[in-house]
Order: sequence, then C-alpha cells, then structure tokens
Amino acid sequence: MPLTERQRCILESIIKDYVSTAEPVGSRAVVKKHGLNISAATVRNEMADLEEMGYLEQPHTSAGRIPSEKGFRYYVDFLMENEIPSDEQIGLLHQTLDDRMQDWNDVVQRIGHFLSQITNYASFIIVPSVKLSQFHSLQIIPIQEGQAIVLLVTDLGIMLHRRINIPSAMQPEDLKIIGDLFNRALRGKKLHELKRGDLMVLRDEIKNRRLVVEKALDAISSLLDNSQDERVVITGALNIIKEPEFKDLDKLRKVLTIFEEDGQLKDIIPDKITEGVDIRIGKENKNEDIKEMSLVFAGYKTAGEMGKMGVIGPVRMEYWKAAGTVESVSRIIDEILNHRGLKK
Amino acid sequence: MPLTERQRCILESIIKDYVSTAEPVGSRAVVKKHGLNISAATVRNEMADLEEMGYLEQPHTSAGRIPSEKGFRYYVDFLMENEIPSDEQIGLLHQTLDDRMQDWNDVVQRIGHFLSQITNYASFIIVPSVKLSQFHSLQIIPIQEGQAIVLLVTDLGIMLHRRINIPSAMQPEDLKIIGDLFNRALRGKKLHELKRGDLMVLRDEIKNRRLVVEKALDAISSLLDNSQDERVVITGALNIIKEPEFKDLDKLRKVLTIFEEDGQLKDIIPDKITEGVDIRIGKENKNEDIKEMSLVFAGYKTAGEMGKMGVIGPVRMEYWKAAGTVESVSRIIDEILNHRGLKK
DNA sequence: GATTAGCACTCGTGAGACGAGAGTGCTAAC
DNA sequence: GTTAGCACTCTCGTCTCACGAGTGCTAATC
Repeated sequence: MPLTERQRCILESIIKDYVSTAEPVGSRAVVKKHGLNISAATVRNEMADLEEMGYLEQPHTSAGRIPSEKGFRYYVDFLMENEIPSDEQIGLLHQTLDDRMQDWNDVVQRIGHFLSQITNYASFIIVPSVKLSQFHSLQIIPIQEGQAIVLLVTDLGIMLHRRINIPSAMQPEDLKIIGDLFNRALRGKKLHELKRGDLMVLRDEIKNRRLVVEKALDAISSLLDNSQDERVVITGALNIIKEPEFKDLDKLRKVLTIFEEDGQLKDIIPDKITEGVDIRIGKENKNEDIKEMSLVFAGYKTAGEMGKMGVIGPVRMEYWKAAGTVESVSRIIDEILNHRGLKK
Repeated sequence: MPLTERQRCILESIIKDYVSTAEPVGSRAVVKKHGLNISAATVRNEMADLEEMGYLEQPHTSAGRIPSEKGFRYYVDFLMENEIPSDEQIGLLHQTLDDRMQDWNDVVQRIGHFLSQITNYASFIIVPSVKLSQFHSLQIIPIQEGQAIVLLVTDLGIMLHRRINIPSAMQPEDLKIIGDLFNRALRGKKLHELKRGDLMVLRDEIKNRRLVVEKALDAISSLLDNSQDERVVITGALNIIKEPEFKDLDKLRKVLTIFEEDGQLKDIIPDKITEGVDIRIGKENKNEDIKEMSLVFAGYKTAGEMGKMGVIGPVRMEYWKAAGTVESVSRIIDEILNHRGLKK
C-alpha cells in the first residue's frame, strides 16, 4: 500500500526532527513544527499506521516515534532532495586544491577534510592501488659514487623511487641506455601486470650490464610489493564522538577502532558499481561492526580503476546534506583527474 | 626530610597498585599485596605522613590514598627501574624494520606502532623538517614532450620532486647542464637556507636556458614552501580510550582532539635538550590541555637536527615500562639513522 | 617510643521509592 | 474522517537509606 501524501509529509517531518534532535518525536511536535492543518490526534493515527507498515518505531510505549531504517530508506529513495554545498564552499575547495595539485596525497587529504567539515561526519577516500595504473617511464639516476635512484613514473604522474647500489664504474650513459630499455619494453603496461617473469627477459638482453638491470628489477618488484594496495584515508573520525548515539563508550570504541585500522574500512565499503551516490543505511551494511552506521558514498574514475569516497555517520544522518556534498565532491574529483596525468 | 626505607616501600607499593587498578588503595591492601611485616595501622600512620609531605592524596575522607603527581615524580626520580622490552620484542622490531628501510615514512610508522603496542599508550614521533637537512643533488629529468621532473635529493636520501613544464625544444643534455649548475652551487647547503634571493644568481648564469632555470627555481621554492615543517606522527591514539580516567566523554574528546590535529602536539612536547629519557608528569606540562596526561619521551639525532619520540598517557602511567621502551627505541632509531644517508 | 588492636566516624555507592512530565491509545462526539 | 478528552504507561531525575570500605584516634602492648 503506497503512502498517502499526508503520511509522507508526516514521515519527512519526523525524520527531519529526529535527525536534528536525536529524540523520539511526538504527535504534538509534528503538528507544531510542520504547521500542518490537522490535529495531533490525527497525526497519532497516521503514526500508528506508519509504524504498522514499518516506517516508524517506538522505543517504548509512552515515547514518541523514531524513523526505522526502512523509514530512512523510504525517505532517501522517494522524498529526499540533495542539499548541495553553497557556491562559496565549493569555491573554497577549488581554491585550496588549485595551488597544490602537484601532490595527489595532498589533494586527497584536502578533499577528505572538506567532506568531513561540511557534513560533520567522518569521511573516507579509497585510493586505488598504484599497481593498477600504467607504467609511463623509468629512469636510473646516479646520485653519487656507487648509488643510483630507480625512478618509476606512472601515467598519472605518480613517482615511485628506490635507491640501488651500482658498480662504481658504471657511467651515466649506461644507466640511460638501461632505462630506455625498460621504457621500450614496458611503456603502457599496467604495473600489476609487471610480473617478475616478464621482466626477466630484459635481464638477458644486455649481458654486460646485467648486474644493474638485475638491481633495477629488484627495485621495481620491491616497489610494487611494498606499495600499498588500495589506500584508505579517513578524516574527521572524531566527528562521531559528538553524536549522542555514541555516548556509550563501548560503541564509540568499536567504531573508532574501525577507523584506526585502515584495513578494516576497505572491507566495509561495498564494491560499488552504480553511477552517482550510493547510500547504505544501518543493517543494509553487510559488516557486523557498522550495522549502526550509515554510509553515503560515490565512486570516481581515476585513469585505470575506480576509487571511492564518502562519509560515514550514524543512521540518524543528514542524508540530504551528505548525499549532496558527496555528489558535488565526486564531480570535482573527476574534473581534477581529467586535468591530470601524462599523455600516453 | 628524606623518606625512610619503609615509606619508600609503601609509596612504591601504592603506586604499583594504583597504576594497575586505578582505584585508591587502602592500608590493608598495601600490607596484603606487599607482604610487608607490619600491620595496617602502622601503614596508615605512614600514609598519613606521606600525605602530609605531599606524596599521596585522598580523593575523599573515607577512601584509600592515591599517589600525587609529586609522588609519581619521586618514584620516577628515585625508585623506578626501567623495564625494557624483551629481546623477543626488540628482535621483532628490528626485523620489521630491516626489509623496508628504504622508506623513512614507513620506518616512522612502524616505530610508532611498536611504541604504542608495547606500552599500550599513544605514541608520537616528531620528524624534523626536511628543510633542515642538506641539499645533496638536483636533477631535471625529462619525462615527455614539454614536461620534466625536478628531483631534489637530500643528504639523508629523501627525495622531493615536482613536475615542471619545459620548452619542447629543450634537450636532455641541456637539462643535465642546468642540473649540474644547481649542484655546484648548492651542494651541502641546508635546504631552509636556500632563499629565493640566493638562487637568483643562478638564473643569470645561463641566459639562454633562463626559462628552465626559472621554472626549476619556482619548483624548488614551491617544494620548500609546501614541504611540511616538523611532522608529527601519532599512533595508537585509541589506547587512551581504555583508560578509566577518560570515561568522561568531555575529557576524552579534548585529548583526542589534540591528537587529531597534528599541529597541536608539536606545541605540547617541550623542546628538550637532555640526554636520555625525559618524563613530564601531569601539571609539569606547560600546556593546559594535557595537564592530566604524562609524557615519556626522548630525542634522537638525525643528520642535522633533533627529532623527538615518546608516548603519552594518563598520569597514572606505567612509567617503568614506558621509559624502558622509549629508551630502547630511541637507541634503535639512532642506530638506523647512522646506517642511512648519503655520503657527503 | 614504636607498633598494634579496636572502634567510632565519614563518605561514596547502589538499590528502591516516588512524583513529574511527556506521549500514547482509546472512546465518544463532531 | 477528524478531533477533543482522558486514563494509562513509561522514563527520568531526585531522594532516601543502608552498606561497606577505609580512615583516624585512643588505649593497650611490645
């Protein structure tokens, strides 16, 4: 049975109220704040109906109603209008990003800050592994007697480097030749496809520089082994301490623990495929530990793979604001990424 | 008036007990757990004396005693014996560090983890600004038509890099010449001394490559501007959530806020000069916000400057363990640093 | 003179009692 | 279908009270 217009009004009213106060909302409050032209008793009847349908629940007999997760879901699906950040705020973000675009880490950091500051929830950004980006070029750069740097540049302009030892006799020209060799062989390949076996063929190509090639190969595989897989950046974790639902220390502890161990959050965010903003409310989350939290997140396309970003907060969340913000930010990230990177 | 042997025994006994239980300890408990051959009444008399001297205090008339900060200070200064981590634990740390020594960030991360895991408090490591290290070499590396990387290597082997645009016509040889120019002019100087003014002289040296030199200069000053000053790495912040003194949400919040904003902690750690482990108990800390916390920390010498590292926990801290661990780790860091870096 | 046993006293803590307030559900009237 | 009225329910804060842990003091003992 679909909801009547009036029921929807009441549901929305209750949600808005509950989200801001964290208290069960009574029939009188609905009438008062919403200025609806009906009496409290009528509202009570409708509320009883809504509860029967599962959109509301009652903490105890003599309290007001609070929205159930199903209620939030209905709101999110049918009633919500995203509240996007003001032009001013967006402008501010653009501005802080512009001067520093060089360092991707920095960009991620700032975006996270923005997300968590605007929404007042914790934000997360999942950065795809560099292993998924493409090999652009490699250079071996002598820095002093017997030492050189292997510098690997990806198509996004990210640099990985590692120091290696080289024979003292080795000339810069030799190193250049070796570098070019790598470049010819590997350009355009995805880093994670660079198996040690594939690289071996290189080793045999130049017998007399074999040692250095070997060292460089070591360096590359070590770089790839050690470079993180997906990286998760969490910002504003402390925001959740404000939420009254976490005044229970145990709950708080559980949630903060999830945040502290980067690894955990990766498992919690679903592998999403949908376009646009996705929302997971409470128990919709598979993971036990965040069944009392909600996620609002979106994907963004980096050269190779999908990254994800969003906010995480209590079920009693300002979904409209979170969704609007995440939407805007994901669009901005896409923009940035399209202006970055190296030509193929 | 100096403490008698028996008073010291009692003080130590109370401290050990209080640290582990977080409850005021009564005269009976002292006799029982310490197995001292005196009666509770005697202990009571001694405790009254100790209180009068300021080493103990009483939360309320009918409770046991807890050590005052002065009491802890006495313990730390005269009674404490450091408890260093087991060989096994030290071995474990050495092991995790060995394979990855290439990346200083990683090393710091791991040391922080170790500290906080062993002590069960929050750990911090303050890494001196890279600006304080010395210029070792600079290279300008073409990566594709019209783009190059300015790569600056410090004496510790840390690399800073930034992409710049260059004229398409520019040859690799030209870039090398420019790089060498920088190297001759700057090798051995401290980065923070590289004022834009000093660099200007370079610009005029080669008129025809002026544009690139200019770009490289821009890149360097931008790198220096943007590279962080001191960096603070905090690990295990959540450990403090376990401590009963922070079951009050407001206190917890205050402390966690300090941890979240990296900047804050820098101001809190004293500029230390002493050799070995330093301890600041409660109000001995200048900063308002951590007057209920204690610091146990030590310095370590990196090539140029001093870094600091240690743990931060409640006043009711296992100082013996914290001090022992910090001492061991600082020694290990010194070792590592002495095996790193580039020759001058 | 130091130590100890005994005892009255203090104070925080937790359990139970109680009233106020908020909100509901139901019934009867509109 | 809507509304007013009213009895009922349940939470929350406050208060009281008894309990227990621990002290401080005094007088006896070593």
